[in-house]
Amino acid sequence: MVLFLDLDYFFAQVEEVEKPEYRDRPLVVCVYSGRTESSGVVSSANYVARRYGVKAGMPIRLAMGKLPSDSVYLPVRMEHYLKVSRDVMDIARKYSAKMRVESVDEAVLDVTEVVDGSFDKAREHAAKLKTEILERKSLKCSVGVAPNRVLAKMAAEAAKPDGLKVVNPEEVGVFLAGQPVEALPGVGHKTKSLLEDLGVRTVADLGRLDIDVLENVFGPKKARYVYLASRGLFDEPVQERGAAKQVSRILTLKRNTRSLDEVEHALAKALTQVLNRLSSLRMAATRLGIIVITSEIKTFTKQVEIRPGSSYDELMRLLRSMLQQVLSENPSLMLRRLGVRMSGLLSLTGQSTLTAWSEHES
DNA sequence: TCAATGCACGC
DNA sequence: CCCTTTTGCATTGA
Repeated sequence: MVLFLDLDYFFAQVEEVEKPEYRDRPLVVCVYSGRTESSGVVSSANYVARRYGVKAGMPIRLAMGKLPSDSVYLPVRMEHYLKVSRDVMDIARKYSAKMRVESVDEAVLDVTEVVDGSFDKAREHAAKLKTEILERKSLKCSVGVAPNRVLAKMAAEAAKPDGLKVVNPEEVGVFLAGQPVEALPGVGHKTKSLLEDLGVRTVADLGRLDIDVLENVFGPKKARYVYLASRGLFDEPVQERGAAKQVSRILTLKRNTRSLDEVEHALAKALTQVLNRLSSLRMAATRLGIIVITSEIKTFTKQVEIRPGSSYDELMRLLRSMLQQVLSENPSLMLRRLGVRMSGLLSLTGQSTLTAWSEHES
């Protein structure tokens, strides 16, 4: 049995809690790209802003067009939200030792043993968790309880905002049947559209499809997933998140360009940030990659094998070379955003010196 | 086995 | 379309 915890409109709610005077006004937390005064996207919006049709992922300028003039626009304070998130996760951890932090605002807990397999006890357990988060951090959240992770996430979604929904085994069929396919975790825009081509709009429609049909369209893994999930049967144990496998940073350029000189600074900045992150994780990388996003929002990537511990100058040299390649292979592309990724990460364990360290794959 | 791409997902 | 950012997983093609 799984309990899924989802903090409501998290970033915007954190801002509301700290600035109560904003609480009844439309509030949006924005990722400013720095291109122009108001370019960027909405990261999180409170429910007042949502009533005007504003939601996460929307360009800030579009949101500004929809919202009244007394609305509040705040820049993301990621480090701060991470701190608040850690506090909440520490509370949640007391409700089951089997827990996985899914993201900054989500966690999954296997509560089977804690509640003795009883869905009634699980409801009380979840209610206590909600109360404790509200009392200690003044934050509202939504919680779903169900026989597996997929159903629990959907239950939490259905409970929003500030809700608690238990879907016990007898209710699974009814709970799933009426939902649109995109309510299934893992079904986004593309998958929804492909399913529509198959005449599938609801989870119930999906539940009538043969797995062979799904395999032809989606490949074996995803086919198996949607096949089982649509029947409420996709189940996997709740496992703690492992060590990071990659670290990346992407920056938006002031203006589109093809000039290496003009983007050198951005590349250096992204690399420095990635290296700092790696260092704080006490990890090293065996691959270095560049991420190019064009004026047409198309993405190109390149990567090369590196010696872990390569110098900054060496890494910059490789990045320039990869960028040069992308540009020459695509003579007409204009750079809009530029990023650096390091992967094939190794945990640096023990006391390392410049010349000798011990490491193992993570 | 690796490089590149695509999809999803969070806010 | 006015368009951020980060990570993980899967697929595909060499």
